[in-house]
Amino acid sequence: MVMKKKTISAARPRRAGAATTAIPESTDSASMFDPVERAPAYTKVSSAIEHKIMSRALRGGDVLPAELELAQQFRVHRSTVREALRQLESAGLVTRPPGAKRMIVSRPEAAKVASGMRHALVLHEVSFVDVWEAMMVIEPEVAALAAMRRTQADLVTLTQTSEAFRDSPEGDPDSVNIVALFFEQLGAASRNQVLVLAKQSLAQALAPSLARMIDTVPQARARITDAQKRIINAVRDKNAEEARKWMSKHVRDFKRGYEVAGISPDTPISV
Amino acid sequence: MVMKKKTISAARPRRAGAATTAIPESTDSASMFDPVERAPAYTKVSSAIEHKIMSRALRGGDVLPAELELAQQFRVHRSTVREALRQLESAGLVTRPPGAKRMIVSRPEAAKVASGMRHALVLHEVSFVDVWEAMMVIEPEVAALAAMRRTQADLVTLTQTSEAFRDSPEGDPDSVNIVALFFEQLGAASRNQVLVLAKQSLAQALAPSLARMIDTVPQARARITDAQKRIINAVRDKNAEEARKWMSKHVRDFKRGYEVAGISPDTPISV
DNA sequence: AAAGACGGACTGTCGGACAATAGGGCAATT
DNA sequence: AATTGCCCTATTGTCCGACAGTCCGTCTTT
Repeated sequence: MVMKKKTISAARPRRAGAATTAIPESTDSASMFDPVERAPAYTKVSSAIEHKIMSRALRGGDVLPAELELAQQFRVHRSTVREALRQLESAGLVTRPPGAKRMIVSRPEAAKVASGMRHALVLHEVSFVDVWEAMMVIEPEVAALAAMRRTQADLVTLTQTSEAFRDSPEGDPDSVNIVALFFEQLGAASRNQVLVLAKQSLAQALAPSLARMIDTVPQARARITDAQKRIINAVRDKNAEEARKWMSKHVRDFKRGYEVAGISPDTPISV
Repeated sequence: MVMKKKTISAARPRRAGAATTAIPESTDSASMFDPVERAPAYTKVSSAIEHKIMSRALRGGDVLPAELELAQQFRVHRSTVREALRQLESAGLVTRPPGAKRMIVSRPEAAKVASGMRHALVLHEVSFVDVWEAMMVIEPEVAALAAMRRTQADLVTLTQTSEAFRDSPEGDPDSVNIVALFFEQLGAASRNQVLVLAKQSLAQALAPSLARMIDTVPQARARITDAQKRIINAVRDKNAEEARKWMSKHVRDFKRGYEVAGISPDTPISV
């Protein structure tokens, strides 16, 4: 009754490895052989599926075959498929709509990507100035683009958001989110997905410390409201140069705020 | 002999769900209840570990406990832990050094994050102009920063890379990588992690089509070599303004190249 | 001391099992 | 007709248990 495994597993393709004990990095002695390619099955499965998705053979919205069927197709155990699916899931390539059974193919949303970037920034102990510097590079240009391409609808949502911020109560922990939303909407108005993605990461990374800053510096709220208003006006007038200028001031103001709040520019951004 | 599971599983904490049949998205009728929190165990496990990592309770380089031990601590089965680990693995938060047993905590590397972003860009069918536009925003500023902060060592590597490109044979499929490397090194010289991360994504996304462009447009190689040389000179002289200007020209040239190669600016970037 | 042999600790993968749920269909009820 | 109850199947979430492959440190052997 115990032999079931022995025989089968001997015939089954196991690992490809032949393991050079300890894998010395040295390639100094004439390298005759390439390092043997060794990847766990779950990785192979996940990259096979990933490929299908990236090459658009599987398109967003398609439902993935059931785990068992995948397992049969790949000739691996269901657990192995599941591990592969978990990878794809955390990469945002597949998703399960809440309360649904099957996985569907999905495109990684901006928020997803941004959170990956935020992880990286936090763990690399990137300092506040670095993020700020990146904002100084990106935001003014985004504002300029937004000024050129905005629609009437953009203008409306921007205005609403700005007013929501102005009217948000003093210690409201949601204020930061509104500020972030303003930036996000401005990004949307720029009609450039790429910049939106990049911006969002920065906003996410900055949010926690920004919250502290706003709560610490009394005049912060007023200054932000004012800057937003001027930016909106520039965007309304399709005045790119003006939008760029005010956004530049606005971002520069953030740094001033940090200084006033006594937060060192070298503070690593945190969770 | 079959009851072993029944009893145990009844005592074990199962899903928390109570499933509102079909989950209507409507929140229009006065929402009295919050949606019941329903997350699979593997998710809870992975976010528990993720938290420990993000809060730096587990720091980069630490070895994670063995799967079995984790399973015992979380009181779940090893398979469940494994699924959680796969998520963290593809997020780049944990890694297994080739040929090592235990997982170690790691910081997501730039390449990792960039590839996530590339997925997103490709799947959102972002067009070439969008990426190009983002480059137009970022690269010149990076060049300027690099000019201000470069060290002697940066200068050396940049020069080497540029020469490597100049000397790379006509149809060498590696040429693009060298171009990308030049950008990457310039990013490194800017001493800003954040921008490096953003740049790398763009470079990755652009690489495939750039390769085609270089191979199609005869004068491309010469123009790139020339631009690189001028940028290096500006960086050498710590002349930020000049570096910005030439990088701007350089990137603009890419677009011209695409036009000459007959690639439409609206082509979605691809794998 | 170098070269093996040995055993324990882990991972990769598998087979198998069972509970819970989604989704559909069908009948009973209102 | 709309609602509700009930059953059935496909599929996921989780677990148990097992074993081969591999890493690594220790103990022999030469």
